[in-house]
Amino acid sequence: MKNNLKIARFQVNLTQQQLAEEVGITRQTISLIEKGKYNPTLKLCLSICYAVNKTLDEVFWVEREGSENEDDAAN
Amino acid sequence: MKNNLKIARFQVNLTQQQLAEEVGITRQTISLIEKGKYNPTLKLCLSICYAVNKTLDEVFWVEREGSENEDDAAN
DNA sequence: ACATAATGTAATTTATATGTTACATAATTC
DNA sequence: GAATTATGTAACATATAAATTACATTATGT
Repeated sequence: MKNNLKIARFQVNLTQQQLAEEVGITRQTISLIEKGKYNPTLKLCLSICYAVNKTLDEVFWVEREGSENEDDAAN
Repeated sequence: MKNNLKIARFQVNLTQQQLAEEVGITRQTISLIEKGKYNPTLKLCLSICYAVNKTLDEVFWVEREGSENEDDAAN
């Protein structure tokens, strides 16, 4: 469950604590999401996106893993 | 919790049942998500996106409600 | 070295997403 | 108008997101 939250958070210059307060959740939840340790709800993802001024795709999109052919790395 | 899942599902010509099977969840969950009755997890959103061949933004993005000034509609 | 701030993480609890079973309605199709 | 298919929903059970509390580690600053 990789994501770009940490980078996005740095770009708006917020600590985990500050972001958590803006979003209305705890710092621990932010930490766990950044570490990819779990699986936030859509509503939370959206709240986070608003706080870091990015879209869902920018922060949380990941290509499907199981499938083989992507268009960036290998070829 | 509005979204475009129903439209996206029609575009790939799947029933709720078929989509649910592809994603590995129940038809009821698809139904509830389409009706905006709740708040799926990110992993489920991604699985759905893969199944309907769209991105998170295309299916699940909604502008923040509470705030007024965006940069598309008003001015 | 000692504060302090920022972060990682674990245990326990609570809220809620999701599964299961079941029944209802609307639209097809016979 | 009786099957069948697609969908909406409700009650209850289970899995897990998220809160809470707590403690550890890693900067950063003095």
